[in-house]
Amino acid sequence: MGDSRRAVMGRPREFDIDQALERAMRVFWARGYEGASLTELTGAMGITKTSMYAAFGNKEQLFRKALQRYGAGPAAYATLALEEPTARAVALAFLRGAVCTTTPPGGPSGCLTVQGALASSEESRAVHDLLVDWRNDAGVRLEERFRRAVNEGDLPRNADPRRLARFIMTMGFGIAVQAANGLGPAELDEIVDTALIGWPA
Amino acid sequence: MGDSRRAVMGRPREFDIDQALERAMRVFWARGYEGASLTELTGAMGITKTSMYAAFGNKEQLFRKALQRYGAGPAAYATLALEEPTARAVALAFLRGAVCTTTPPGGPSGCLTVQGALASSEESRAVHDLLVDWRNDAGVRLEERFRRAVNEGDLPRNADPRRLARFIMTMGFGIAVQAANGLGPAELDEIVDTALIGWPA
DNA sequence: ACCGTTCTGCACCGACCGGTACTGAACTAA
DNA sequence: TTAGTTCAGTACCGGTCGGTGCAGAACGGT
Repeated sequence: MGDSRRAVMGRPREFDIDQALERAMRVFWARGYEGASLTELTGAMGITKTSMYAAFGNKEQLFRKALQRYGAGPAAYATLALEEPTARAVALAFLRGAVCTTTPPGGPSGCLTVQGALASSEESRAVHDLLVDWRNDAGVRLEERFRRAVNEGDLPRNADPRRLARFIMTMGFGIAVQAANGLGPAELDEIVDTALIGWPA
Repeated sequence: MGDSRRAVMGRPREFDIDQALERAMRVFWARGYEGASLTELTGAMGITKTSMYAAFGNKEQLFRKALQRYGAGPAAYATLALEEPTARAVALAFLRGAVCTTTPPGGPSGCLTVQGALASSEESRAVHDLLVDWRNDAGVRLEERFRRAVNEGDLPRNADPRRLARFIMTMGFGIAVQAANGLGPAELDEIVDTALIGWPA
């Protein structure tokens, strides 16, 4: 599990599993979970359906792996931002990271966790719920960081960490939609600046 | 076209076309364009596929009609808000309206135009683009309203109407995602208040 | 009565969906 | 060499997708 070293026996895999997962992630990113067909996925991965099923299990598990990769890669800003010294710096780093990730020069616009399955048919409810949890978790971690900021005196005593976290998350989601709408990084950064004007001293 | 009076000849339609469209709209709202199958749509509408095709043309045209109805009904707040006397009142009415519409007591959470087709497969690009235009139009109208507010002295001379409009739209989109995430109207209203703290005097 | 028109319901279309059985090929261990 | 194991490619599965052909029912006009 997660061992990049190949098992010793049997015919060796002829494709790079990391690269295949990266490409699958980009297809899910652009198309969403249901919009990404196995044909398009395996086509982008450069492998056959059989190989995909042998390596990843099924479409849903492939998506889960792709989501993991997304969290560790393009969406790592959400975790890294928490390490900024002040609450304001955290908020700014979070939103600037969102802008950066949702407007990659050569990749799909928007956020995988938002486009993935905002609305979905009944069969893929599992994936829908997975993404709801993913997004809510990010909010909770932000809230905890802001609570720490209040305790440290970095935020005013009367500031509401949960409220602030939800506000920043809302802006992050909105940025993802605006990026999908075609706005570029410069315009989105302006929006971020506007949003933080009223940030508590 | 749009005549609610029935044509005089031929067998009369046995269902209420307005009610059928309303129900189709709710299915699209909950499932998105691609996630809503004809089976579920016609099931909710209480008619057969044949009747749907005779009355609306095809799935895409049904969606277009449903989107029209959405704009005139649940999303009318976006237009009504423009009539508020001050820019701040416009922004507040817009966001409160978004909260209200995305958290209806008996209906689907979120915003039809956001969940409809944020990400989509290639075949439904037309619908995707339609929704992008719809969302951008809303932003442009808001921008024009704020520009008027600057001219009227309601907003400071140095305020940037486009930037403010984009900020409000971003909040609106974010609210839609948060509603789909399970947040209720009370929590979303708090977020709106937080967002408007820094609103230019 | 009869015709033209419009709506309904059923059965059906080809295409594509996610997923798999099966045949070999490519490898290690003995 | 042989057996055991794992991967690749083809061809296929049942099911569902959006969409239709067709027969008949329900109407107005004549």
